[in-house]
Amino acid sequence: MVSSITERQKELLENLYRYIISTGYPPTFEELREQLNVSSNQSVIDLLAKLEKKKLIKRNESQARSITILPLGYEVLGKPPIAPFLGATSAGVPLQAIEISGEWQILSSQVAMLQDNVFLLQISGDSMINAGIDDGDKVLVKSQKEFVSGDVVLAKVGDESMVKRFISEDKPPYLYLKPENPKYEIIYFTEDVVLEGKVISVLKNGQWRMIS
Amino acid sequence: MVSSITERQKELLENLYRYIISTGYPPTFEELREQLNVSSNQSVIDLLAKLEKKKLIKRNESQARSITILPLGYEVLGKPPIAPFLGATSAGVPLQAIEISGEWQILSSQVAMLQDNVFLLQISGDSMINAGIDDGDKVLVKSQKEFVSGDVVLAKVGDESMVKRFISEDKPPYLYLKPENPKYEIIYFTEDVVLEGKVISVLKNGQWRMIS
DNA sequence: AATATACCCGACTATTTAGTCGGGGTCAAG
DNA sequence: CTTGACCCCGACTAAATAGTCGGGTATATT
Repeated sequence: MVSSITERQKELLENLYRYIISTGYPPTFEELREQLNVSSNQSVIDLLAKLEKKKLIKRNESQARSITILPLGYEVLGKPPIAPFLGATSAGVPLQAIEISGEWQILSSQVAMLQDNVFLLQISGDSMINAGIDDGDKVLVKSQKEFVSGDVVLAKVGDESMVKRFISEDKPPYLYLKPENPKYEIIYFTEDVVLEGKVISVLKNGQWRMIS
Repeated sequence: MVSSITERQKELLENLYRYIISTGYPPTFEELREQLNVSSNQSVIDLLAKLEKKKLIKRNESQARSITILPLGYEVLGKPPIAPFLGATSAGVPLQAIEISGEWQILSSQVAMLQDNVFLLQISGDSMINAGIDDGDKVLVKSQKEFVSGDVVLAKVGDESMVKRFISEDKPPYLYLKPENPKYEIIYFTEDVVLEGKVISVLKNGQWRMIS
């Protein structure tokens, strides 16, 4: 049962979410005050108190920038609770303590949206082995519109999706996609080539590595 | 190329990471000072300055709790950059602006570790339909050891992994797993049953919903 | 011997940030 | 027409937090 929430309270919650997602840490009352376009920080405090009473957020008294969004808050927003969620686990007294054991069973899954613009997918093929991205690795892809030469990108060429290195030069052929494996060929830009996003990070053997 | 980092600097970085992951927001200098067991906050400032020079973290001057870990920092830690990463994108001037278009191509992927104890997997079967978890949905599972009655859990029964509701009562049969679909049967606890983790959230139609 | 680097100390100040007080206006429900 | 919920105002105080200053020690390098 999702608790009722007023328009204004939802506005505040959405502003809070946006701030955290875009900066990596929560805002001050003052910053929220500006975004809500009110002139007193007391107004913000009042609204926050209501969200807290409804268990959508949690504050730590007299600590700067310590507002966190609780699971219920993410539910109202319809957003994944991944980022700050781990910190915001609402306390629950365990009735029972049970040992867990064994290895994780690998189940099948498809590409998944993790945040607004971030996707997780699995690499198939060996066209990027020289960049340390191998068949079966998982990569984190961020959907974006601007790219720099050298970015590893997820590209759609016709109907096919692929991961290549994007190169932009000031002489012909100007723009092309370079596989990091000599056995594959360069793909030049035509109207069939669209860049979907940038590969941010690779998961291999349980370790994440950044893509420069 | 991972920049060289001293033991002490790595200690600081690890403390920073732990704090952010467990609270949802960055620590103050004072809190880091305590964790590093030094008596002057200047010591912390010095170390932070070095991490910042090496582009492992980023600070915002004169803002409380505004330290974020940069991609390079996550690489040194070997941790996924999911949570605070989106906020900590290091600036990069775009050489080229290219429109992206089209829908996301669905590629195949397997279960993936997102954080230390958080996994993403896809549900197969209809045993939880009454709990709003359907075949093909993706769920976020947190590996943990303590559960409360009513939790939706990922359980391993013999060789098989399944998602059920965990029930603990003070009268026989005490402990059992209850499918949220009357067409399946209750599973009583034996030594073959181990609980792997708790289902935190479900992804359905691009929207995340919390599991109570 | 001189220089640099990494790490640290303690007292202090400046600024940011949370919190308090005592109100007001509107709107819908009883 | 009173009550309560919701949202808001402005001036203020208290506390948390970042930042500054002027040092020190040890270790390795030139």
